[in-house]
Amino acid sequence: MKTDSRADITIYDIARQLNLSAATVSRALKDHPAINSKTKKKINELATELGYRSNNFASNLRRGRTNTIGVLVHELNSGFISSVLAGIEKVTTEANYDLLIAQSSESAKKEIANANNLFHKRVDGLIASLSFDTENLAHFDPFVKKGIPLIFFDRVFEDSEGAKVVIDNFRAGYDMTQHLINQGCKRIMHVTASLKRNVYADRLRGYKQALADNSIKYDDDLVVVNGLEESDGIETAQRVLRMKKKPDGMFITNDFCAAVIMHHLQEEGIRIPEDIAIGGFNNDVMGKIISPRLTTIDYPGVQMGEIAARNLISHLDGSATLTHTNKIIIKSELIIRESSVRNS
Amino acid sequence: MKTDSRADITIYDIARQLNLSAATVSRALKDHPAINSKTKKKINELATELGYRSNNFASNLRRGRTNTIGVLVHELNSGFISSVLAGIEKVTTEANYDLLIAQSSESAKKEIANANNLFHKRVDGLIASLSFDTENLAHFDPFVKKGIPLIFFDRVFEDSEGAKVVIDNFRAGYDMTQHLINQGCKRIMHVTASLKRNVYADRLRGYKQALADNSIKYDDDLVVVNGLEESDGIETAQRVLRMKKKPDGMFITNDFCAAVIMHHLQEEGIRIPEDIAIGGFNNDVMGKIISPRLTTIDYPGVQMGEIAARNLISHLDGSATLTHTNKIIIKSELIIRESSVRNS
DNA sequence: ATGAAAAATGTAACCGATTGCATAAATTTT
DNA sequence: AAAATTTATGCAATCGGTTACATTTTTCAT
Repeated sequence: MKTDSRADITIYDIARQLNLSAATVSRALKDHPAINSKTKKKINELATELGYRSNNFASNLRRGRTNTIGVLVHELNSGFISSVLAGIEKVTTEANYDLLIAQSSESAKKEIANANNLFHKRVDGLIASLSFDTENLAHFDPFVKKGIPLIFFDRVFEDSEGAKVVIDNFRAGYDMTQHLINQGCKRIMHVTASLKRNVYADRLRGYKQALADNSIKYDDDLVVVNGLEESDGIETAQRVLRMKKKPDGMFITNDFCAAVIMHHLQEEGIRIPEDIAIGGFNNDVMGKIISPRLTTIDYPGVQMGEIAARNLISHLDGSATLTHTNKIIIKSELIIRESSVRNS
Repeated sequence: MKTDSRADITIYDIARQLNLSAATVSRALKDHPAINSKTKKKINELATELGYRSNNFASNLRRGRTNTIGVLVHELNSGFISSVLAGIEKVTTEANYDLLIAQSSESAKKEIANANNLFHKRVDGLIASLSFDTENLAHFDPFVKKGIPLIFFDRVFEDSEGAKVVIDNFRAGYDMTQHLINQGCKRIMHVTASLKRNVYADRLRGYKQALADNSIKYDDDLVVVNGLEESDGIETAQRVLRMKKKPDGMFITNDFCAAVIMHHLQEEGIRIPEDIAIGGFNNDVMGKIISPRLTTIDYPGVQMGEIAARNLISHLDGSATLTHTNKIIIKSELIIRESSVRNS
């Protein structure tokens, strides 16, 4: 197969044609101040004419940096993660960094493999959100040891190295629960996921606190810790249907799962919000196209991504230092829609 | 900031400690047959002990390959694209390729920028799906000229270089339309996006053909070419509400948009499917949690990704040749749910 | 034991950009 | 006009693996 692909142009080719040294060409292409502007112009023109493209490998090899940032997320297919990525991308592109994106699909095993891979790829920094079942951060040790900056967002470990960008999950959980209580709910079910993750643990704490503040007794049977996939939602809905004394409110920490549950309950004749008022989490687009529309917590993904990326880059540039425990809390907001409002 | 990061271990360090040459170490680490297995063992053990990590840049520089495949998609946040990516990832990971993922957000401009970027990153091959408003494939010329294999999936140009992996959109459009006709629909509205894209143009052709085969006169006013975002759906719904003679069926080429439209029509008292039967496209998870559940076309994303990746890799390995126009058609399937079924 | 074949290891030249240091050319100062 | 600066360019080593080719060591048949 002769794909007669013309060999690549290198700075040596340019140097030869202009009777200059490769060093001069290299400097000219990076706009080094020591190079005469006329020379620069000639070089740049010839470079574009010949279709020169810089060889990153040579450059990275020499400089010992990659200008690449690794992003390790638990799932790509989620509106929240997508918006975080958009925020990260915006900032990193401006600063001329590349992204290497990996997803763990909520599996610690894949997360570890991805972390190793990104480490071997020598990313200059890492932005990560933990999977459901990640037990510890040992797989990030190589980064720490090598002084590669680390930023966690959303799903973080409280006492980890690196900076963290989060929302106040306790507060959000509290607010949602209080809102349901305000609607007259007395038996609020809380459906959530792995309490290993701060996001779920904190929301549960908020839920408990709100109950306590309203003198409602906490009932263990009303807390369901499960996955948040479709099948999990169906399971939970069936469980509710089987309950002798049903809840009158449900706080589900994920919009999609909330929608699944709501749909199944409705199919069995339960009225939302009259019989059961429902609140979700994340402000997924889908929340607006189901009936009734879903009350939820809005979660500023783009902003989170931007902040995480900006933080990391300013650290890479040396213009800032990540202090040992550096935590940034972003505002989240309760969005009230029909799924929870009882106009009594 | 003294992050006292121990310098990286290289094959030279290993060679020195074992009194061998770097060449032997290099070969041992890649399991080259000429190296004595005891030597290999010693080398590998010391390598892990020292925490050796191979420097890809040196390797890529020397070999002139990156072992990286570029993926250029129109949108990350879609169930379909996510599943395609999952399929691609599965195959490429097995074959030890890395992925560089870029999204165009349905903008030709970003698509061009991303294509250039991936070219500069020297991906060994490219898998792409076009944005809404891409007019031509000039930005892929550099790849073609350099003999870098190219595979398009889903959104393709009929007469482009490289292989294509698609579904039979004409057939899918035909089937959906025929199904609606079978339900008694006589005035079927077709809501779709940029006809520059094969996927939409072909579905429209299928729609027209089905009408013709059932002696239903084609009416230009019943075809809406618009975006498929939430706002577009709302717009279309309002347009329907204003129509004097409303359609009795709607074929919308995107599940999310279909859900938005359906929701808005329902809010205005229109009964689905009794007044208007609705069919979507893509088999998004959301189709199952709205009421009524959405009839749709299932679109085998994972499989598409796997096939595209497998094709590309077998070409990169030299074990296959991408013929000039190589098209692979994957089966799609009509999934009938309540949004379109009139049990009359 | 001897030479031939096979197996294992080594030598050294790459790949292409970067950069500290040296040198040359142009400009200014005295 | 010579010396001192300033400005522009070149030299050559370096980053760390890879690989064609050469050399050494081992194995085996005669």
